[in-house]
Amino acid sequence: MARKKKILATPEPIRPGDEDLGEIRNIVGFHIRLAQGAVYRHFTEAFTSLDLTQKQVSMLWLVGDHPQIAQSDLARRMRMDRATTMAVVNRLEARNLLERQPSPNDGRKHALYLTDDGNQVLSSAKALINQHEEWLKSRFSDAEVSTLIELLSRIHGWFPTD
Amino acid sequence: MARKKKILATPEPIRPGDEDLGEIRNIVGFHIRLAQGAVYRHFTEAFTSLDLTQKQVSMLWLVGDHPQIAQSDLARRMRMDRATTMAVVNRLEARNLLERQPSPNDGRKHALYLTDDGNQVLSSAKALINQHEEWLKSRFSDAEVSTLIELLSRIHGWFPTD
DNA sequence: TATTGTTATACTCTATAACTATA
DNA sequence: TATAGTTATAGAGTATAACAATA
Repeated sequence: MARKKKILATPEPIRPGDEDLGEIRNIVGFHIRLAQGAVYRHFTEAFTSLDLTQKQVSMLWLVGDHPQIAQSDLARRMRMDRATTMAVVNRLEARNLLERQPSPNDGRKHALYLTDDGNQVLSSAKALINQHEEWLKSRFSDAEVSTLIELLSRIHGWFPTD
Repeated sequence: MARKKKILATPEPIRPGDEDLGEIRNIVGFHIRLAQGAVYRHFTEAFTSLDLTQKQVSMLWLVGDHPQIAQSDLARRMRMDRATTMAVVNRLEARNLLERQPSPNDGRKHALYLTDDGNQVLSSAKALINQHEEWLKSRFSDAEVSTLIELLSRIHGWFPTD
C-alpha cells in the first residue's frame, strides 16, 4: 500500500523583492506555519524510502516507548482527537507496523504494541530523525536549540522535564 | 459554499503521567509540529465566523499588500508550489473575495486583486488576527517574541527587514 | 453518565504529473 | 527552453457527528 508520490517539490528560490512581506512579517503564527512547512518538506524528503510521515513516526516512537499504550493516551500525548488518532493507527496497522490487543484491565481500551516490523522500522526511523534533526539544528547553537524548544513548549503546553 | 463544520474539538486535557514523552522531547521538529497544531486550533476557533483558514488569510493579506500580484509570486512568498496556490486562489475566488485579471505586461501571468468583499473581509480578518496574536504573544515578553521570530526565520528562510 | 473505540463523512493542505499558452 | 497557469488525481491530516460497548 505504498504511495504513488515519488519526489517532493521544494519551493522556488526567493527572488529579489520577495523579501517585502509587509506587516505580516510581525505575525508569530505566520512564521510558525512557514517553519513547520519547511521542516515538513525536509522530513518528507528524508523519509521517502521509509514512506512515513511525521505523525506516523511520532506514533511509532511513542508506542515503542510505552508498550500497551491505549489510543486515548496516545491522542492526549500527541494533542489529537480520537478520530484522527484512529486514522493514523489504522494506517500503521495496515502496514503491519503496529497491532491492537484487548486491554486486560479495561474492556473499553485496546493496548497498542509494535510488531517486529514496527520495531525494525522505528529503529531505522530514529536514525533518519537524527540526520533530519542535524539539518534542523545545524543553524543553531545548543543554547538556541534549548531556547527554541522552551519557547515552543509554552505554546503547545508541554514542558520537557530533564 | 460554507463548511458544515461547526465547532472545533480541543485536545483533551493533560493528565498526570502524560508528561513523560521520552527521548522525543528533544526533537525540535516534534515541538514545532505541536506548536503549529496548537496555533492552528486556536486560529480555526477564532475564525469560525469568517470561515477562513490560515492560508486563506495569509493570501488575502499578501494580495491586499501587493495588488496585481501574480500567482507565481504569491507561491514563492508563501513557500507553496503552483498547484497548491491554485487551489487556495480558486477557493477565495469562488467566494468572491479575490479576482483574476490578465496581466498587462506578461500574457502568461494573471494579476490578482481583492474585491470589495475581499477588502472588507481582510479588514475583519486583521482585527481577528490581532486578537489571535495577543493570545499567542501573551505568554512571551517582547524580547522573547523577537527571539522566536528570529529563530523560526532561520528555519523557513525569511529574514524580516525592519 | 462518562469513556473508549469505531465508522461515516467532509474539507484543507500538499504534492505529482501532464497539458496549454506565452516569453 | 523556461515560465505561468491549469486540470486531474491522490494521500494525509484534521475535524464533526453518531453509534456501540464498557466502566
